[in-house]
Amino acid sequence: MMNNCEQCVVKNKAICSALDPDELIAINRLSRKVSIKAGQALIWEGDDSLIVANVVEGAFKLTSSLEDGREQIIGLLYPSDFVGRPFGDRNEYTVTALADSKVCVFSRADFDQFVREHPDLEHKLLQRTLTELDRVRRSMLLLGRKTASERVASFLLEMSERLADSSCSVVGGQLRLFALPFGRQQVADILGLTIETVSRQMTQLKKNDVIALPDHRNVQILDADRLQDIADSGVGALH
Amino acid sequence: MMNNCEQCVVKNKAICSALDPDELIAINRLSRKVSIKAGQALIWEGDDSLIVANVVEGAFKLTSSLEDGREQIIGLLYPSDFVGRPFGDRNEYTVTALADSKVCVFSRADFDQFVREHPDLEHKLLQRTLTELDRVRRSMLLLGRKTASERVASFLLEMSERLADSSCSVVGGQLRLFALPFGRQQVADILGLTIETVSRQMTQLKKNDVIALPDHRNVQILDADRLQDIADSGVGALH
DNA sequence: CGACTTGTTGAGCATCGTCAAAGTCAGTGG
DNA sequence: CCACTGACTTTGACGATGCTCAACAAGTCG
Repeated sequence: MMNNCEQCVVKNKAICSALDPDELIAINRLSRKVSIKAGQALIWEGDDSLIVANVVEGAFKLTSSLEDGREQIIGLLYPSDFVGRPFGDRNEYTVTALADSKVCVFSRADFDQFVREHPDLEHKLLQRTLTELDRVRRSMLLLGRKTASERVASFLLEMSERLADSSCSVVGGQLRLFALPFGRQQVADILGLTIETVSRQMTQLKKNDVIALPDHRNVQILDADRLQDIADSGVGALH
Repeated sequence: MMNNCEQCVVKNKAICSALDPDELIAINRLSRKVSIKAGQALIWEGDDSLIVANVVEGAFKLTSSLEDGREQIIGLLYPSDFVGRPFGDRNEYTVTALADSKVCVFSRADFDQFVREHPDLEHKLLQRTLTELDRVRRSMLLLGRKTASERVASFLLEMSERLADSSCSVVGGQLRLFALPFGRQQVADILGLTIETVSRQMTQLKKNDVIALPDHRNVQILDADRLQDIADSGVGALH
């Protein structure tokens, strides 16, 4: 199925924004729009890298697993994000849809060649990769050195910031009330904890009036400063 | 001090290998060779990104810390590796020399501009960044989900592979006997453990004849298969 | 030979994971 | 409208893993 970049909802945010109209027509010919159902995998850990894509709609998780089923979420992808491993022959992790999603798929060979011919596109890709590397490295500190309460507090702050970008009712770049786009199990897989530990930390934060939990999915930040203190070094300890 | 790329020991491995002689002369004008003593920092977490560099000699660690002193090693840099944050205004982590080192430094502004004018160089930089992203993501699984013995076993295998690249006496891409380039504290900071736990896991592996420890710095792998099993899922449990 | 740095070992304890049970909620069909 | 179902979450009891603190061993350098 042929794609139409002109009408694409992510044309201004995805790496394609580096291209002019002529180039868009050219890359258009290389792309296919594909729908993925929630829970379905787009790429499997260990497979050859045959495709890359842009996320158009929905959300994906990047995961890596151990043989006995332990799973770590290694990254999250939202509309306009880039998926896959260009310029390499192996996918190092699994990509799974968290919701019904649409992606704009390219064969990796086609894409690699097209990128090499369009330096502005390659530059966008480099910028994204550098930013992602910074983000991933920050989470290494969280996974390697933070306690459970520090992890949960950090996570809530990061979510409130990330969701603020795509919203309006913000206070200082943070949302005070927001809906988590994940269940507890996925939060646990992001933070390297168990579902029970995540749950206990959330109720702990609630008991201390740092947050409120209107229901399982929604979070309201009551004391952002305190939450920040807890995220950084666990000061302002809980009872 | 002016540099001379022609004589540079890493000219074939660093990103500069993308450049032809004319271009080398041009980038040469932008660079300074700087010596760094062991323990000295080249870049501080949180500082503005004013410089980038190539490692010419020695080794560096990338770290991120919490206020109370907990530290996580987020990456390691060896000769020919690239240091710093191009196309961004903030350094997200500290870079410290592990040994007396030499780097080839550029002002970030100069470097950014030069890269944009030389797509082959930008391509090399992208490839490096993508490879580093894969490596960092693999370590997220280790930090988030692996037990202490799995972490130590994974680490020993990775070191034996990495050191095999720069050596000769290899068996199937792995070194059987090698010298760790770090002390126990740094191993702990890489693995997100304490020094005591690392020490205990090493003696445990020794008692089970999986490895031998001629002295504190040297490691000999006696049973690579068993070590691999332990690294992956802790099967072949120890006593 | 001390003083110092680095690594090892041990005892006790806190944190977080495991296992099990009960509670909440949305959806379905009578 | 309500009872039933199944998925998800919370809570509790318990235990293991890994951390803290402390002592000791082994080098290393003056």
